[in-house]
Amino acid sequence: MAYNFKEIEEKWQEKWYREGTFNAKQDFSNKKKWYGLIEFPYPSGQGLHVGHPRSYTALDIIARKKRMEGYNVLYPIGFDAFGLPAENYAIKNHVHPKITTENNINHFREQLKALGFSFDWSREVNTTDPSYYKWTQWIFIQLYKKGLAYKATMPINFCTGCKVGLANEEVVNGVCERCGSPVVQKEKSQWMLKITEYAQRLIDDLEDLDFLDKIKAQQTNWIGRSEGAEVNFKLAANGEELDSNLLIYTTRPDTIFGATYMVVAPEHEVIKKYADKITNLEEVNAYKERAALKSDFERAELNKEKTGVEIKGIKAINPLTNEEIPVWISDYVLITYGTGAIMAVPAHDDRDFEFARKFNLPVKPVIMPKADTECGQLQEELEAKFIALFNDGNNEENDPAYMKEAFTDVENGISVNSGFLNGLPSKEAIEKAIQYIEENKLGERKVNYKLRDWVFSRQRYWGEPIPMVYCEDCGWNPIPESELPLVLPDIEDYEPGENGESPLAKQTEWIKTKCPCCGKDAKRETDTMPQWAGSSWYFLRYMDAHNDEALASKEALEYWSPIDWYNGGMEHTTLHLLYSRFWHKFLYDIGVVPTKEPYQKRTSHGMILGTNGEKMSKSKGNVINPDDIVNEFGADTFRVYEMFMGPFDQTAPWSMESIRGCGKFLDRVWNMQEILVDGEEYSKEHEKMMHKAIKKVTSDIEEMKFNTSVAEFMKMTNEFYKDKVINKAEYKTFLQLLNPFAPHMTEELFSILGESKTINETPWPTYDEAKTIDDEIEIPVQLNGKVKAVVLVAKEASEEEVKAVVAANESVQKAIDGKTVVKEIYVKGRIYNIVVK
RNA sequence: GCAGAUGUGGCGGAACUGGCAGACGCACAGGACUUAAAAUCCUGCGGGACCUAAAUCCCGUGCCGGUUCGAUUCCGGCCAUCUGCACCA
Repeated sequence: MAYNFKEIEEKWQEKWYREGTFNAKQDFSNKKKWYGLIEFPYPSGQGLHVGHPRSYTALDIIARKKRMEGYNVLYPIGFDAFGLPAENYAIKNHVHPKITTENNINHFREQLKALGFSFDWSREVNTTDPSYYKWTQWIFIQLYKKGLAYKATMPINFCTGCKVGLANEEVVNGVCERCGSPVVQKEKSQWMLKITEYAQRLIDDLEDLDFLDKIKAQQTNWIGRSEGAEVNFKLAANGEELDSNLLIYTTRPDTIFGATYMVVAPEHEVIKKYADKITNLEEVNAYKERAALKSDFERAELNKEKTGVEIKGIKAINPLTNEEIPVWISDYVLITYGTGAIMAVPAHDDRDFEFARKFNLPVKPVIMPKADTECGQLQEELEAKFIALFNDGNNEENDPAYMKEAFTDVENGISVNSGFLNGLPSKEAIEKAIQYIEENKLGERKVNYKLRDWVFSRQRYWGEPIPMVYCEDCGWNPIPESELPLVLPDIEDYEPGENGESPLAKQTEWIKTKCPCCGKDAKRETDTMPQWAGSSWYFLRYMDAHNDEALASKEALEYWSPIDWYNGGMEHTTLHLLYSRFWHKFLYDIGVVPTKEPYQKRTSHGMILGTNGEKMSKSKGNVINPDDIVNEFGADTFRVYEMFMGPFDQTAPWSMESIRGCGKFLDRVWNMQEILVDGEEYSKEHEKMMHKAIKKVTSDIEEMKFNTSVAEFMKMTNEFYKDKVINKAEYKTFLQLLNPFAPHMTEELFSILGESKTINETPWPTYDEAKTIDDEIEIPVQLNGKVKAVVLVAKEASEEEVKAVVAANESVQKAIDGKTVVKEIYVKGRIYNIVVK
């Protein structure tokens, strides 16, 4: 018989949320605290996605278990409600984003409650609430005061049709998603945050954190530390030295003798500066314009054919060889990385090599591979041959010295044709080259990061206003903190302003203000903050959600920091996770928070795909609505299924058949009442199974192996049915273990059993290690690695005893009959392998 | 392109630290119950060889090769798929 999930689930949810059963204790008691965090949702119009509950259920299970283990648990929820979709909806339908957002949040809240999550709803936050974003703005002002927020001219995507700035997402194949007009890069003055100042600490401090290795690796790679040197190349025109140098960055200063040309990014200042010296300025400028149409992403695509133009009239001088070499402009060099200029060493860099071949530039090898001594090659011999072959830097394909590809191996290279570097292995040559460069004042050692500063301005309405004022006399200044929050004005026209301005630029009354310094007329900043802003510190607000004196009290911050466990999507690893770590470190530096890192542990969940194995999307028509699932199967089945569907950290396709199976399992759990007998202790025949199960489920939950926990529950259920009996003690333990997964039904059954306490008030079951160990174990017997028999031995049996049992085994005797036993291997308690000939 | 993952039956997946490959579930097939269906319960279920059954044997964890008594697991080289790439969140 199927149980009435609808009635039961509503009953318990009503009780939990009315009584605040799962609200964290306020008293900062001596109880151990545990703070679990999930990424708060963006309340989209489509409602909850089935992907949300995967993460929420996982941490809900852990939170419920932690409560039973005696922790004071904080498991909060809120809404990250600023963002583009609400604004686009407003433009289309003329509904204020505030209204859409409120409606969507109400819908989300109901959906989340219907799933029975043990969230502390008393601490709900909403990033669009002025009492919340007051502190987002406050943090921005502190960043500004410490010189970490600055204005810079950065390119934005600009639609030539709509005349507005676009998000990267709104640019599809180089054209505007809405009108199809070409999108170009347009320069605009924007607020930037100096995350690069924290690059090294963001790498170093990862070490002590319990993040998944792949998350650490992704963050480290994103920050992209590289060591090398900045080197000045002198410039000359018509044989005369120019007054300024071309500064380049290289990670391979040991290859400097092989630099045969230079490349500058299209935006590089040298073009403007020496425009009068450039003899093909028109051609160069035309190239610049073409490059402006491409995004960095398109430019960096290596499979695209390289393009470029030589800047004629200007030459660079290699500081080590004093040779004059040409200067090119090409978009494979990015203005945003390093110095925006490189020395090209085609013989030892794949990109330079490709470029040199295309434009027929000389390739001059200065590194040769280490001799393969195992093959008896002599280094001197190889070197002599190599120098003879490559000395001329020849470029003819029929020349025996013609290189087919760049040699880039830094581990196995030796410098040649490189003056004082000759004979040194690459690593040593790099060091020596840097030394030489520094001693001769040609440049300096330099560490570079791929990480770029954070573009913090958005030309949008639905975001936190940036609390800055511009005065003709005093420049930019923050508004006084006493005036926070700077409330986003109510407007009716959400269309972007002229030339990609924010919609706020049209609010002439709101813009007008007084300069906080001199009191003269001044103008407000009209750009707003990115959505990342509100989500960069929300976890702090949960600790003390209603404080209007500070973002949270010192006491609360001390008690709850750091977050013990943060689960979220892999897609947030490089942006949100890095941004929030950066803000947290800043807040630590100014004494606001007590820990230098916000999250002690970070895990990630896999995505849920549609039944066809593709990403769920409206256009593909494969979206599963959680409401339908809850209505048809109930929240408990939904939760159990999402935990059972596959390994938690991997993507998994949805299956309607499989969820039915989970519903069947819960029915069987419910119907175990029919085979229930009295019993204060586990029965003899089930004792071992109970202890083993407690052990397995306890460790599985900590390791997020929820799928095998559910399998364990199913196995137990099968066992009880097979024996046609379960006693009360066994049922109680079973329900306690299953409670975090299926909280409603297990609570109901617990009360049916006549328990006065609810499960969440009972302690987590414990096990006795001794009772989990089998007295007799099965040992597979292999013949040359293939199983031929299984023997049963006592768990403490010695090798001799096992050997005797194996030798006596009929199948084994048959298998080795007529063969010679070469060797016998016994791994205690695991395997017995006989090697025969 | 760069970065991070993944690859095991018809399907989702399991397998401790290198030790019985396929736990658990779904689907499917057969049976019981039923006037019937649904639900429920029981049994079988990687592929192949032998007429059938039992028994036995062979093959099998993306592909090729290596280390090992023994490899889904370790090493080298490929192939395929997925995710992110800085203004989607």
